[in-house]
Amino acid sequence: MREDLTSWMQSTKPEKAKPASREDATTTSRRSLLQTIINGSENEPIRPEWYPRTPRSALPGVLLDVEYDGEKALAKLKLYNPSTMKIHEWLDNTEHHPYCLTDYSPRELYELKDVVEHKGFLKLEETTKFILLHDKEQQLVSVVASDPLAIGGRRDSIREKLGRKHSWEADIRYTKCYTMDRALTPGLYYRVQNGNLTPVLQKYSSKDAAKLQALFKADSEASTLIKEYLPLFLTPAAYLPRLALDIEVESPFADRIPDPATAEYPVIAVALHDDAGAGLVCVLRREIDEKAETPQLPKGVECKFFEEEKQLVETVFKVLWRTPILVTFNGDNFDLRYLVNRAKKLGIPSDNIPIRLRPGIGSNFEARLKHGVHIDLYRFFNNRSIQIYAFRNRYREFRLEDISQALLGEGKRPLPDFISRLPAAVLVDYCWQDANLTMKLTQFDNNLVVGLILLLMRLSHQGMHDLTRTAVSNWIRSLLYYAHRQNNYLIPRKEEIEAMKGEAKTAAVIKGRKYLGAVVVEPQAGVHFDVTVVDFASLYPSIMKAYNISYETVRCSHPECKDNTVPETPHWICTKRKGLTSLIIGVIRDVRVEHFKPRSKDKTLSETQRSWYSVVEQALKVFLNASYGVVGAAHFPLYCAPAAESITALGRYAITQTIKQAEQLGATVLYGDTDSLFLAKPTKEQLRKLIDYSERELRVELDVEKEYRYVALSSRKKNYLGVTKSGYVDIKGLTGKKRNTPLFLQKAFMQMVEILRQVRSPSDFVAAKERILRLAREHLTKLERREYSIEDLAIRMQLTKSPESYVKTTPQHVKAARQLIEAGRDVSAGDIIAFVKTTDGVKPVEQASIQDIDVSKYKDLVQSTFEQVLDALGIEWIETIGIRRLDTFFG
DNA sequence: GCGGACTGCTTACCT
DNA sequence: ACAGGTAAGCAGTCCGCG
Repeated sequence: MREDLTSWMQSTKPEKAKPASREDATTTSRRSLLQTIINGSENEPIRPEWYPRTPRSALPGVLLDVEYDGEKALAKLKLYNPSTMKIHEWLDNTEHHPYCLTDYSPRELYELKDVVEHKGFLKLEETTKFILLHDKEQQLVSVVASDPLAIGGRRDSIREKLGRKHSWEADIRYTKCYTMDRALTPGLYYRVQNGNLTPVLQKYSSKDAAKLQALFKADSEASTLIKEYLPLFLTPAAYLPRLALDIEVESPFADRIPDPATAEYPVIAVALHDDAGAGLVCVLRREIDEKAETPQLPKGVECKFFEEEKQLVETVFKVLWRTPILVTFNGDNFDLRYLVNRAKKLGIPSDNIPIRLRPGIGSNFEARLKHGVHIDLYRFFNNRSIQIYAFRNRYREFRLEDISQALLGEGKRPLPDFISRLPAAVLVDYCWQDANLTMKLTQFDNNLVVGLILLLMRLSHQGMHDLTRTAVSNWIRSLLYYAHRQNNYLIPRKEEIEAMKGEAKTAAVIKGRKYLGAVVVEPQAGVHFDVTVVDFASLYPSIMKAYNISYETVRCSHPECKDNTVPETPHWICTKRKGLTSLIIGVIRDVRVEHFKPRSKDKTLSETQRSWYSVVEQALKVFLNASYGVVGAAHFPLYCAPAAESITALGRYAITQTIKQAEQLGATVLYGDTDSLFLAKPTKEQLRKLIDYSERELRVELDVEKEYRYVALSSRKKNYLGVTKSGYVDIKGLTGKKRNTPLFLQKAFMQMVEILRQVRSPSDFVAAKERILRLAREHLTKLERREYSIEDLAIRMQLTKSPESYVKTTPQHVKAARQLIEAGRDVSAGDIIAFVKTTDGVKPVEQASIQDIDVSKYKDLVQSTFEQVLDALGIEWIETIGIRRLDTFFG
């Protein structure tokens, strides 16, 4: 007899009568995915073979993912129809096969028995490609095979038989190859009609389209490109119903997370929560729940007790087989991995498990939903480009707690006890809370995260699974490869670019770096009132665009281009052909700067409109900011050091020329870094002339970025404090703001900042200085009296590698980490170690008491932190100390 | 045997 | 697995010194 989801949902119905216990219950009028899954399963067989089925309907769906079906040896697409809330799978029917290209002629190839008699070999096809590096066409042969492993990935693959020097495009994953050849754009709509896949163009704003096309009407190549990009930028993001999951596992150890590889301990709770506010928490009944209190959950969130763990897991799996988009926080390496391994232990056959695990890089795993798509938010938020450019570094650590606190302004309620000892009522709440926060991270700011993911998928032509798990270099590679294929350009091998273009020719300032970077102007230490900051809008992408920088255009093969030199380098740039990277980055730059960025701030537009412009603008920013970096990254497949150093050389040229011009105009430059200049009380006229000059002579756009009431420049570069005319304080580089500074000192520093924020005129400084000195003395006294808690004194430093691999030196946080290991704690790379300085070396906070503290070390820390600001204000630290000493002397 | 000058390592920041 | 430049603190080494 089969158990039916509906019947057990109904068995918990009475609890629904209870009033909502919490005000943050996110019940909306949106149709619940979870309810649909549960109700829909009524007439469906529970067995997983229910999926996949061929869609007969012509309903359009969002292309979420492109996969490879190993059994059928075909590309498989996952389309999501948001209104039916179902995934439709589609298998390729176009006879597309894996292939690679070679410069051997067909005749030569027939001599190569290893190739033509390879068991995966299918056929040869002659083709012509354009070679950007040589600026000419070339005849090539496409060697077609039955499966991807026949091309590459085995020792006897065709790629190896041809030899690396005679094969091209042989290490592109088949799913990517398929995506490019079919010109698929994940994130856009497709329909299956008569068994065939066709794109479905959605309506988008014709006004936006016209404006964007007008931007490039003078440039035919850019005009062609923008036409192709319009649907990517303008198609509104689909609303994607989704489900969040979190699990809790029993463990006999309070301070050790159960190992998902062995999955030794029972899964005691699983929370599922959808975007419409419906939730279900499955709990295992344990001994401690004898006199069970009923868990208090918000309206729409149900709770079901299970007597058997296996039943619990099977129930969750029933839901997961029908889940189109699953969201977890660290599901790849914990929740889903644990569930799979635990399920095997419980005797659930592999075919009934809706999750497929794949080993990733290092000891990492990737968890795919066999039928839907799984987003692991931990991995997405860990992406440095997302952290820095999309979220402007608002979160600096990667726990669910830190990220929710930073982005939602909401954290978890603290755990009253260790998981295994929690009564069901508390456990259920805790588990649900994590699922709820995970869901909320995809919902805030008008579903910003989902919008970003969809936009990034479209731009990079990658499916949701890979997009959310790979770094920006991978996205850019994918974008550029796609452009090569669309234009019939052969994708060069990395070694070909390096052999033709050579290495970097400039010397970096920092030992171990490859080439010279940006200019940082020596700051004029002191307080300066009425400072205007000007900066170049997207300097490096602008340079790539304006100066035609691309791997094929730098040091091109035409002798007549050699006069078009790059200052301070021996390089020259092509004058005959527009570079591909230059074209693409240029268009993306213009689209962002001229269209999406201004509209994202346009108060005459509705909030919904603005938020969409803002999503696009942020996605474009991510690509732009990394576009120069990848060119200079040795592991990037289109790496080109001469191109990268040409970009920085032209950047230095732009800023130094602008400084010269500013001085000629009679303006004083107080400071500058890479693409910005701090000007002392510039006149409107001076600014206008400077901006005109940059535009005219340097071909880069200079803008007024900020107006400070005053700036306190320390004598150190990359260290300053500025108060804008609107009273907002910018703090850059100062120790007080660093995340490894003890909390007490961060707080003290913020008090100082508050004093400085209120300064409006030079005369206000007299009183401010006095207040700051008093503040500093106050904290020194509190230190002496040991009035801070150990947590407030903790220095929190990241372990960037595993504790054993520090062999050259043993930094303090590593010493503390080793003490933790000694005490049986599990410590690994990426962890943040909290330690205090004691009179006897360092100690982890967990092991230290306030009496151990080395007060003088902390006083030094206070001194250096305050000094960074005080020296800008012209105050000697001795004054501070001196007065304190007099105080104690007389007092 | 010890302190100062120095270099190198590590982390966190800026653009 | 985007780049280079800067600051800070500490670890480790070398040198000089009746």
